[in-house]
Amino acid sequence: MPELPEVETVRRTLERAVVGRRVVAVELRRPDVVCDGETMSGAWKGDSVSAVLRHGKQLALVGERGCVACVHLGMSGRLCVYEPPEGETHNAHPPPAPPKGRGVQTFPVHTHVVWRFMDGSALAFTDPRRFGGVWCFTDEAALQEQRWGVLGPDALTITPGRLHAELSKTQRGLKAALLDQHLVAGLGNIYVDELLFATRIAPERCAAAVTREEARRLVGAMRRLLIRAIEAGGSTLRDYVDANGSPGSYALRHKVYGRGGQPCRRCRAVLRSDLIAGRTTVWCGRCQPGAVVTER
DNA sequence: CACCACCCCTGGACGC
DNA sequence: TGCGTCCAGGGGTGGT
Repeated sequence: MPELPEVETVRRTLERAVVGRRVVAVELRRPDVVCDGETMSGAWKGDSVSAVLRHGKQLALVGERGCVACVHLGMSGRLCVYEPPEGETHNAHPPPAPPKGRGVQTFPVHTHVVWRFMDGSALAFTDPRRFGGVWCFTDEAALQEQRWGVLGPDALTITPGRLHAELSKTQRGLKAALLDQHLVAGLGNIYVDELLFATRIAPERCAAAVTREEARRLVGAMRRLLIRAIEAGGSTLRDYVDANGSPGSYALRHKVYGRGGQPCRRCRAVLRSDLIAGRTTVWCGRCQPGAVVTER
């Protein structure tokens, strides 16, 4: 479920927690979730984390020597920081069940990669469903060229002009277009539904028919929505927690996502729910008039 | 190019 | 209580 606000929340938590820490070892517990893992283990040994970047839903740990580990959380991925077992934990919300004993940290099941730091702390990538993964690059340019460069602009920085230009190129429905990371990076099923409700546009509206004015409204609403969600620490439905193990509270503010069949918070009409672009989609037929779809 | 079904995978919800 | 079934979904692929 991590979309842009959840990933940005993890990035901020991680930035405070691991920048400046020196890596002593990288454990690949499930090498198949890591692309070029052996290279990474070697490259990271002895290096310090200098930055934590984000583009869309993806994160990247950057080392002082330049090597990069790009992490995609997928559906159920987590990046959590674990303090040394004997040390005091200053986290208000310690990560889920980190049993402490005999000076050795243990990690949750489905932990696939562990970065161990010189001070005894560790960063663990845990992902039960394994829709996520880690990709390693020798430098930031390679990350951009091979992975982030093929994505659209980040949803927080895309301009109305660019969004309008991208949408005008495709005859697909607007929901499908906004979910496409090659067009704009960072939106997923939750925030697209919320965004379309906020802007009162039907999910099946033809993307190419979106006007400049509507694109401007979409970008404005997108920023407000994402920024508010980041301020709330993201939306936690089931799996998502930040790098300290804290859940987000934005799910409480969802206007349509997960509310199919319930009354619209704006006009009280029953919210519709149907499969659009292969995703469960919830919208208000009265506030977001448009193409008629068969009800489920 | 667009759209679809299908796959990856696990755990939570729900029915019996 | 316990087991089976369905569902969630980001992203990739391969077929229509």
